[in-house]
Amino acid sequence: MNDEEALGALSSMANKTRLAIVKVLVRAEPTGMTAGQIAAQIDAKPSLASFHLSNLSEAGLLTSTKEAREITYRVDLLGVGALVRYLLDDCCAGNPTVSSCCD
Amino acid sequence: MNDEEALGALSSMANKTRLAIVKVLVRAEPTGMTAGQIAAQIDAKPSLASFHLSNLSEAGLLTSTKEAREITYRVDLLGVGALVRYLLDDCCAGNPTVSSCCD
DNA sequence: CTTTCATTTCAAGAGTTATTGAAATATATC
DNA sequence: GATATATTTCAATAACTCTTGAAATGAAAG
Repeated sequence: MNDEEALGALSSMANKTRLAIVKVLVRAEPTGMTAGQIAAQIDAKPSLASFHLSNLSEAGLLTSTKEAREITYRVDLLGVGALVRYLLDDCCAGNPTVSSCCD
Repeated sequence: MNDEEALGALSSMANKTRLAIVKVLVRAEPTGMTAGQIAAQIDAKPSLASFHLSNLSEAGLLTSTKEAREITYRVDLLGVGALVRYLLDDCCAGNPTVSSCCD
């Protein structure tokens, strides 16, 4: 993950609604949830949930699969991991004090 | 770190200029850099650097000490670590796939 | 083939954040 | 004290992001 991708992922997570979506989807692993279930769970209108789901997907933090008229979203666990790794390695140059948070 | 603090830290890092400041300061550890040095290094006007330095400080990502008319900024390594830990533990509930980025 | 359902797309407006240059503050030097 | 230096603060504006509701898309069910 390069700086630009990291900025995209950070910007995406830096929003209350989207952070809530990620949290909900992590806990819905490995099944995922449909757009409608997500919207209901975070108490957002469908169009707003859709806007935020697109944003997270573009940032590489979600994947989706379409089945008939439902779209199931899952968190991209490796995508989130890549962001964490970027913070540890690229941003913080492997600094041991920062990395000690992993212990 | 709670959700609100995490959102503050994520929002702060989710900006090109501020991410550049954090990267520069990590590499200037443990000495730190003055506001002017930081502004020069990231090629920003003093008032703009000051704006972003305040933002990072409020988000708990920097510390500063004033000596005469210079202000030296340092990255708050534990603050950044707390954000990483929030992502691993609170956001991602300790999910092993995400956490494997620490190995 | 019409209706219903799940979802997205779009346009408008509201709200927030970033950038600029000028002025203010505070300290050091002449 | 006057001047220079480091930095912040402020006000204006530009740029971007979020929210809303309405319309569009597309698939299933009657």
